[in-house]
Order: sequence, then C-alpha cells, then structure tokens
Amino acid sequence: MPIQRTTYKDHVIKYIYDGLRENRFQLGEKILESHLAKELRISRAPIREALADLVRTGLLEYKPQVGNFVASLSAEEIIDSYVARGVLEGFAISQGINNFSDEDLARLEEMAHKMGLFAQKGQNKALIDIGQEFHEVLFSHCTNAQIVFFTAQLSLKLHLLFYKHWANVYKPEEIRDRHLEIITMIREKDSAKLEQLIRQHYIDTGHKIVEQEN
Amino acid sequence: MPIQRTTYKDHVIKYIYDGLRENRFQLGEKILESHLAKELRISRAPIREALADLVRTGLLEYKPQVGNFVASLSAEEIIDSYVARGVLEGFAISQGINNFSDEDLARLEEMAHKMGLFAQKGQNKALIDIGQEFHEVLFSHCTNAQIVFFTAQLSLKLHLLFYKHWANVYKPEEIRDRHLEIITMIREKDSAKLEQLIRQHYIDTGHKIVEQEN
DNA sequence: AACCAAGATAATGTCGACATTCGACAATCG
DNA sequence: CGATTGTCGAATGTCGACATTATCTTGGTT
Repeated sequence: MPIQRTTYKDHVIKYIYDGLRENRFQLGEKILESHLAKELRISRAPIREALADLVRTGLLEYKPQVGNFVASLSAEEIIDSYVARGVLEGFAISQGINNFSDEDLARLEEMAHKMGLFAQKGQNKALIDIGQEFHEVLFSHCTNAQIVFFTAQLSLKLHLLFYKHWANVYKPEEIRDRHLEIITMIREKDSAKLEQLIRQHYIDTGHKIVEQEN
Repeated sequence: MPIQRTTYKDHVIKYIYDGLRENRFQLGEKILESHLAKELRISRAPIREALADLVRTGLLEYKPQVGNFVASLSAEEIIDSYVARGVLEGFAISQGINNFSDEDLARLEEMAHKMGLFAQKGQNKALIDIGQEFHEVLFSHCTNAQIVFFTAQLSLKLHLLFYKHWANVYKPEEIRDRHLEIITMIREKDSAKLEQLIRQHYIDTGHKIVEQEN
C-alpha cells in the first residue's frame, strides 16, 4: 500500500476547509494569501495552490487580479447542488441495485436505526459520521469512477451546509424512515423507482436547507 | 460587458489543451515544467498553476513529488465518462423538456440534417462544430448551474476523443437519425423516455469509441 | 550475472523579492 | 456639490534561486 506523500498545499486545504466548517470566515469575505502565509509560517506559493484547488471545488470564488473570496451560495445554487447530487447518487445506487448482499442491507438497516437514535439524543457529530458511512456503503457498488469523483466533489460543498443544518431539517424518526425507505426499495430491486426516490430525497433536503438559511 | 482578464496561466492551459488535441503529446508522457517554461519563455509559476488546473479537469494526472503526466484513459474510464455524461445530459434536457419552442425544434432539426450532410462529405471540423452547437441548444434550457458545470468539465475530456474518432463511429445517416430521434422525443414530451434515450445514446457512443481506440 | 548501496543528476516543492494591477481616497474641474 | 481624474498603498502575478526528493548511474559484493 503506497503511502500518500503530503505537501504544504494539502495542509492548507484542510486548514481552510476546517475554517469554513467552523464558520471562521464570513461568506463572501476576501481571503488574503499573505495573511494565511504569515499565519501558517510558509510562503505564498503553496497557499496559492491550495486556494486554486478550493476554487475548483466551488468553495471559493476567484476574480483574476483581485483575489479569492469565500463562496456565498445562493438559494438557487444550493438547490442546484442538491438536485445534481440526487441525480448522480440516484443513478449510482440504482445502477448497482443487484449487487447489494443481505449483509450490506442488514448493516444499512442497523445504521438507519442508529441515526434515528443519535438524532434523538442530539449527538450531531455521531449522526453525521454514520450518515456518511451509510452513503459510503450505498456507493460501494458503484464502479463508475467519474460519478464517484463528481459526487465526492459535491460532498465537500454540501457537507458544509449539512454540518450547520441537518439536525434541524428532519425530525429523528424522519431521518430514520427516509433511510429505511431506500433500503426497502433496494430490496424490491426496482431501480427506476429507487432512482426517483433518491432524487426526491435530495430535492426535499435541498429545499429544507434553503429554508434554514433564511 | 466585462472584459475577461487573462493571465499567463490561461494561455498555458490553452497551449497544452491544443497540444493534446493535436496529439503532440504521447499518452502517459511526463510533462516537464521546465520544458514548457523554456518553450513559452516564462517562469515555472504560471506553468504549475496551469498544470494543476488541467489535473483538476482530468486531462493530466499528478503524482506528488514526481510530476504531471498526460492522462491515459483506460477503456473503463472512457466508458464511465460517457455514462456520466449521459446521466447528466439526460437529466438536464429532459428536465427542461417543456421549455423548447417550435423555433428551437426547427433549428435543431435543421442542424441534424446538416450534420448528416457534413458527415457524408467528410467535413469533420464542420461536423464537430455543429454537433457542439446542437448540444448547446439542448442545454440552453437547463438552469441547473451545477449540472452545466459538470457537463462542461466532462466535455473537455471527451472532446479529445471525439475529435479523433467521432467521424468513424457512426455512419452519416446514423448521426442524423440519432439526433432526429432526440428531437422527436422532445416533441412527445415524455421526459422519462427522453432521459433513457439520451443515456443509451452516450452508452453506445462510449462503447464505439473504446472499440476505435483498440 | 544479479543485486544492493551510495553518489550524481535532474526534477519538483518552496521561498523571498519584484512587477503589475486593483481599489480607495484625495484633488481637481464643471 | 457631484463627477472625473490622479495618486498611493496593498494585494496578486510572476520571477529566479534554493531545498528537497525521486530517479539514474556507478561501483562493489556475493
């Protein structure tokens, strides 16, 4: 197993991403390369590379000759992102619908129930973690690297919103039931309906998140 | 209308992309920053930024501490990319199915016939250009910025293959008929069937391209 | 002959400084 | 007084050089 060499750039990306997640930046705020350079005691070169990377994923916006800004997602952009995610994930999962083992399904079921419990107890961190694991299992049978890649890119963006709002968006039993519904549909092996269900799930979530933002 | 400021980076990106399209690079070949820097008479800094950008779009591959390489798409990756494109475009177009005017449809029809003619005469450049225009019209009613963005990203990658093979993949009348079929389906306003049709179209094309590559 | 180790070579990663451009404020004019 | 122009500080774009790392070469050992 090859060890992944890390450069300063990677640390900077993580640093900024964590900063965004912890709301240490204002939306639309300008990010000064020299400030970060001084803060992290490194030169501007790796900072610039990290910023360019984050621009690519849509977390920052870039104006030539001006600088990088914290992206402020409009309501439309949020909804668009969720819709896109639903389209991708809907396809990814329904396409691999026949590859889920009983083991997989049992594990998913257990996770769905756990999510309900964690939501009830207000343990948001655990809730998010399991939610992520849940989706990883769902995706584990998607062999389309391109779709996996796009989804991962979207996740970075959407998790920032998730982090703030998810716990308030659905009631605990809703969280559980919505995930159980997906499992049921996998069992029925109706890929067209499953795809529609997942899309609808993300459309709903997108709208609810937007409501929370305002 | 705001003028778009360009930096060296932008020129370098175009330079490399054109190089790829004209097959001036071997697949898998290593791209040396210093060579490009000397060739273009600029320093390595803007070169590095351009390379990083092309890595993000998937045209180059990057190994930390080693360098950047021309991405060599495997058969699976080619197919995955076409499938992904079909999923995105299928959704984008079928979602805006009700917004196509009679004008749009007439224009599309005319283009489909022109494509058949250009293909017959072996005018590949004109064929590709119209093909692109055709898809632009199809996409013009997609308001989902995220999906447009992903599709554009994919296009960069796929056009390189298109450029080499498309004219050999379908017979002229096939090219025409496949596009006419889409128009017919739009007229019928059956978004589910349209979505499937477009997906299938891309799946077929992906497989044919892969055959050509071997 | 095959293999390993140490040095040589050349590329990437990072740095600090300079050049160019932007945005804001001040000065000028109608 | 409002609008335009000129000036200045500060941030980005670019540069050349150095530090670090990967790869190749060479030489020696089994």
